[in-house]
Amino acid sequence: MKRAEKRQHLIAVATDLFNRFGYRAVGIDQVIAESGVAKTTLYRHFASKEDLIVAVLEGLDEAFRDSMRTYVDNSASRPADKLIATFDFLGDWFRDDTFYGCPFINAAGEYGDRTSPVFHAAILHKRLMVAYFEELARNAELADPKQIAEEINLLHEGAIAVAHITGDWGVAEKAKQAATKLFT
Amino acid sequence: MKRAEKRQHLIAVATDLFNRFGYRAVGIDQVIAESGVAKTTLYRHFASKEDLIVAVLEGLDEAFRDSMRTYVDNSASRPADKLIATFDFLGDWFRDDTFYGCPFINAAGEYGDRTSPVFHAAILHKRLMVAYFEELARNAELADPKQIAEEINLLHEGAIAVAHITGDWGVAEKAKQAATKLFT
DNA sequence: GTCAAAGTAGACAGATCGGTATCGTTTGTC
DNA sequence: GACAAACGATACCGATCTGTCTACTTTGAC
Repeated sequence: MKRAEKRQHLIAVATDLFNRFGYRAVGIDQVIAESGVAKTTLYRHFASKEDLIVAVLEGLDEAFRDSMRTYVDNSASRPADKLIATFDFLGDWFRDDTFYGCPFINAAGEYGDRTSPVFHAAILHKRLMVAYFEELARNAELADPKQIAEEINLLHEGAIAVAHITGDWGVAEKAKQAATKLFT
Repeated sequence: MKRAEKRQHLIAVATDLFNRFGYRAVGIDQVIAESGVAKTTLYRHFASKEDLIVAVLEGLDEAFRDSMRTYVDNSASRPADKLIATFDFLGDWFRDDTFYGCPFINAAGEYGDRTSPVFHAAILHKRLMVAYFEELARNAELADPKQIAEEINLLHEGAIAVAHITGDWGVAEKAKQAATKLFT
């Protein structure tokens, strides 16, 4: 395994553990035990645990937005439909057994200091999500794309929270219905 | 201070610390230092840290629902307006400097095991919130009060998450507008 | 005023935390 | 094939964690 692969492997293992059990609940020792890597190696790749968490969040942000984009592009062609298709992506995510709520919300809850790099990674992700919704609304040539993006985002965040707590994955479809009522 | 007051004091101090810094991040030693109580005393009132957390969440649940109820009753008389007034309550909450996101979402994020008493307290709170919304919708004699309650709840949860991450307290008003578009 | 219940103070246990140091071994690159 | 960089294994550091124990003092109810 090359250096870059080892780094990616560490991030993958840490991502799984952090999501399942929480960021503070999982220790560095657990991460290295699960990934079969020496502690020295981990600290050669990441300066600190916080650094590792930020890398995990950055990786999640990229992966999440990428896969949502390809999902949406493959399941709808008309711009207005793409906006609605984002809720189907949510439904798939909820039903995936790696869903333990939004990793960014959870991270922000644990590292409540708004100046922390962890919190900042969460802020950035959410901002990019709204920007994506706005891009879709703009392509659909809807009036006031900014407002629509924010309302879509509200329903997304609500659906994620409700799905996490109640375990009712069908909330994605309910949010989708609410969205259609708002924009069509 | 009588025994019951001491217990309430401990819960109040723990509530503040847990919300500000996170549940795992705050140690028992911090709670007793801040509350000026001996460790023995804390453990006479609560069997474990988890027990204390559950007591904190139960207290928050009751306080939150009570104050929302009185706020709503005082700021609107027509049943349909009460449903909308819940978003004004959210706005007040966001602007309060004790707002660090939803304590129940945060707790569920840290204690991800769905069988944990902590997670269960979060589930219960969210269920009671939806029940309250449904009661309001029923009083307003709206069609399908259950669905309306769920949609209101989606917007609430979304607004809480967005407010927490972005710090944009105005999201309460945006959620309110979206709600009026949905039901009027 | 008595007396049990509840409080204080703090040492202590055993585990775990994030992070560093040492040192011998493996690996990718030129 | 040489050589530096990376890795593995592990001991170790000081701090902190939840929770217990002992011994003494305060307090509230009758």
